[in-house]
Amino acid sequence: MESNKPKTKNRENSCDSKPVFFNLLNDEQLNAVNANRFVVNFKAGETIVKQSSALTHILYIIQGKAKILLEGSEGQTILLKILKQPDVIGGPGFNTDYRHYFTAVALEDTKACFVDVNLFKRLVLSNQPFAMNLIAYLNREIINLYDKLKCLTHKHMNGRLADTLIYLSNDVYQNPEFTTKLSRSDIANMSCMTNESAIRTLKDFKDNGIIDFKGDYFKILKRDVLINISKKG
Amino acid sequence: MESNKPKTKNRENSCDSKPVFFNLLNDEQLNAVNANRFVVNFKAGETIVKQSSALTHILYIIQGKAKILLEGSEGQTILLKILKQPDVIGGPGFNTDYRHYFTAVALEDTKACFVDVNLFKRLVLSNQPFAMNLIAYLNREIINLYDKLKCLTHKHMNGRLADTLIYLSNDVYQNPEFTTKLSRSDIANMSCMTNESAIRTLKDFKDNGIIDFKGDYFKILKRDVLINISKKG
DNA sequence: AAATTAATATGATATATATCAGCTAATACC
DNA sequence: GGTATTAGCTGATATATATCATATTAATTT
Repeated sequence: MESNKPKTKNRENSCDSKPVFFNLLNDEQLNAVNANRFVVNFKAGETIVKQSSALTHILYIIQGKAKILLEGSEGQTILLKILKQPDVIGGPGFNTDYRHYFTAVALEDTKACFVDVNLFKRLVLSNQPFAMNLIAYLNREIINLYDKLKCLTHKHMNGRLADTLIYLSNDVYQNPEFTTKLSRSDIANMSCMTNESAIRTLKDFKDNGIIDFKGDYFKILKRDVLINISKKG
Repeated sequence: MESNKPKTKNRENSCDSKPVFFNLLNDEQLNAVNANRFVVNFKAGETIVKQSSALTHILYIIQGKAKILLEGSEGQTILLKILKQPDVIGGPGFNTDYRHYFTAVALEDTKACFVDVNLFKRLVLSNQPFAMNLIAYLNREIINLYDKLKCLTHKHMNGRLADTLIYLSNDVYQNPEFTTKLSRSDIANMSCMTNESAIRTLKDFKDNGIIDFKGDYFKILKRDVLINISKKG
């Protein structure tokens, strides 16, 4: 596998959830992975894995970014998170019914490495630290979902959009200013509100000098105010 | 450990998430658990574990029921689920920061068996099926949380309350009629709405002949209608 | 049994947010 | 290069749900 430096994650109330599985393999196991793995290039907008389809491989992102979408039965979608190197696209189908429980779409041109899920399972069974690391990773996922549940049920639009902006700036782009391929409607889906509401709330933040944006360029001007809005709901 | 028959779970879009860890132990491991474990009796309303406190034991419910609550910073609570034998009260603090990420409160008089978390960790490390089972369990938890997220963000009050009633009848009491120690405000917290809204929506269902209730007694009259309300949102 | 408290219920009102409609700017296509 | 199409934006309106106030009933306590 490619290099795999764990990154620090500053998001409020959530601990670092980067998976470092592949760091824990011994030479033999690493060779098995390298013999088995293959790399696929996705263009921006292409679907990497589709919800409900069979989970046959665990993916490791080498380059680019992927949107993780929860699709509802009526066409609604929640944009759960954005993954990038060294994140793993696996999902809760592993070791259950081996189906994908989310759709992953390339946000930009993205390179991902496919590892057969049966090999991955063998690694879990044969390598205790690998298994323990996976358990820790799943638990951190659960913690993040608890936070997301609280956020969505207890916070109003301002708070939810503030959370999204903080997440993008802190975790995804790691910069107070960033140019993104996310559309307004992606930002709305991340914050669980309509398109129009997201646009209106963004404009409101801009009018109040909290952020600036033009097209796909965004800049966090008053991070502390944004954090405060997030806290107040 | 006590007997541990897996139960079938009929809930929409969610697979059986009963943990069957302790079935997978060999004699030696079972002896270690039995030598280490101790049983505590909780009266209805007593706190079993408190959010943010140290996770020192994994609990196995022998008798009774426990409400699992996510507490927000501003006093808001989400009632996530209700656990009963043979459910395990562990939580995502295991193998991460060893803190509790929810509060568990005895809904009725409840008996739980405490297993030291270090012993539990040793079991995970020394017993592959046990570890794989834990991973499957965590993934099912994640699947349930995905469903919960979709439910809360895409469904209106009718749909959310219908989900709660179906859950209580199918999973918790396994009977179309039941007497519960859950208050109206518990039901509201399960459905993520205010007290008043829960009461109003319950009355609405009653007026339409979908359910009947009086005090703490509930009866599902038209399960199919309820399921339809849940689907429509 | 009376008195206090808490839980449940109901109505009136406020508010957050979605929906609908129209409009502008940017991008894709012929 | 001009037209078509999509994404972004704005305003008016509708609706779901929370909030507040106030009964009513049930559960405790005295």
